[in-house]
Amino acid sequence: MTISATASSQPLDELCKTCPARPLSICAHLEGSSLHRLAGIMSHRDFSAHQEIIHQEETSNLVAIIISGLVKLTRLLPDGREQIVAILSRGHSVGEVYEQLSHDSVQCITDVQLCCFRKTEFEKLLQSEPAIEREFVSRLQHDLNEARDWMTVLGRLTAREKVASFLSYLAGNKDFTETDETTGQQVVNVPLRRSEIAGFLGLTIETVSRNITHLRRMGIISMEDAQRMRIVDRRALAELAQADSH
Amino acid sequence: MTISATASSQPLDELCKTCPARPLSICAHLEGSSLHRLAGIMSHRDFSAHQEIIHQEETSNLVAIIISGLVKLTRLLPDGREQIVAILSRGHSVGEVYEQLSHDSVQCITDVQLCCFRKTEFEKLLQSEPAIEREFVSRLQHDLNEARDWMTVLGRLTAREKVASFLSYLAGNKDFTETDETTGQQVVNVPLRRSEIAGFLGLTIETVSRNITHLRRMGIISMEDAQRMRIVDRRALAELAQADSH
DNA sequence: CGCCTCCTTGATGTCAATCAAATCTAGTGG
DNA sequence: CCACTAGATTTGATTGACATCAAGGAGGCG
Repeated sequence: MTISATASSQPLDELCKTCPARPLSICAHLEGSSLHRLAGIMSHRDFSAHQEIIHQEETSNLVAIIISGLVKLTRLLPDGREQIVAILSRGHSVGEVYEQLSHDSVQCITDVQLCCFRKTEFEKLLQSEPAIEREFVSRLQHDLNEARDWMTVLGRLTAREKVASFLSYLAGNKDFTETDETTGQQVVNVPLRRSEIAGFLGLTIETVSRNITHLRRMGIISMEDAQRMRIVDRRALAELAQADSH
Repeated sequence: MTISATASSQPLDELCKTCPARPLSICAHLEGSSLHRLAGIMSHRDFSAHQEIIHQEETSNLVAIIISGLVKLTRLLPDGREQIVAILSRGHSVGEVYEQLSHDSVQCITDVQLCCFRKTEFEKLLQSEPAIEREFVSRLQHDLNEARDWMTVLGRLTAREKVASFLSYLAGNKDFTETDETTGQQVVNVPLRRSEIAGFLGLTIETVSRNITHLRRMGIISMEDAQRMRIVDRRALAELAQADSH
């Protein structure tokens, strides 16, 4: 693990009580002595965009919750091909419990702030705090379902449908969207590069770009700039995305 | 949930103690009163090949452990396209805890015997038996990693590499392999149809068939019959599969 | 201004899907 | 036992979607 980060050692329950990620995290419903205990073993750390938090196949003692920013999990094949297997945002946790080696590398897409735990202490916490433990299982289950959703996208959708699915997915997360008051349309702020979108969708940069253009020409989206896309026809987008659940 | 199954109500600890799936299951290290409690709330059920256990998007009260046989989890898109997102064998569990609706349909590939629990009882069990709970989290983590492995296969490998990966995966599970004593070669017993292999690898039947033929012509495998493949060149297969971990 | 990185667009090639048909297999009934 | 059938697998011909190769534009920064 290679880290150059700022450690702010202010072990105050206040940090937790005002934490912007708390309502979305496993600690959401924690109170009193349990919260105090949690606050006692966590520490905040800052990372900058494109920094690597954990390297694939290396041992890691870190479990963390994302307070702010975006993180990607990538798998590198022996010959250099790469697949992004998850994109994690505020409230999600990072690091594999009960595992020594990391199966993927964990990298920052944007600047990131983490709430960090030592893996062994986090595991002890799970054992002794049923509320956290239950929440953690529930989230693992959710992540597993999401991974399988993306398996379906990767295995069965066309390039255009993949891109539509990805936009639809971002549009469903309030961290990425603003609503235009005059038109009621959503504007999605895409914090990923084209190469990262391609890496996630199992495509090339060019194919992603071309299909964004297609969606634009079809009148489904319009672009404020390369990173900001206005969703003009939400229904058509959802249909292309083969989305039932979002 | 549509079930026509045999319920054998013999709530003896003996059933657990002699269970062929136990060494591979979350109950492996359970003893005494804990095992007795488990035995008290489980019941065995038999299903036949191609029977559906749980239907996608329907509510299910079932959590179960596979005692014998093979089960597939599939996701059906609104327009009928289908992706198999997991293949589960002896010792694996089926059914989503802390979720009402099933995200996928659960179907039998072969005849299957299950050790069944009512979801609510299973959840109570998790809460009160730390050993099971920990084992369950560990397995969820593992399944999540496996799903992400397959995301990488689906997103980045060619058809030939996908087929090689799949064979390599089966070869790594003793439930599917016999070893030819005279040559030391593994013979993989593929219990899936071509359509199921295709459904798992994001390919068509024809492409799967063609690439099995390719592997045969390359001298990497040879076929006893359509379901039984002899691995002639293990190293070449692993290389094609881009396998690091198996 | 010039360089660099990212994104877009165009031309061409390749791999896998599709369409179509033959072969193989297991099961059924005469 | 063999003819017949239905389903599964293999093989062939063609099409089409995405990758690859290549060039051009747009924004940011020294």
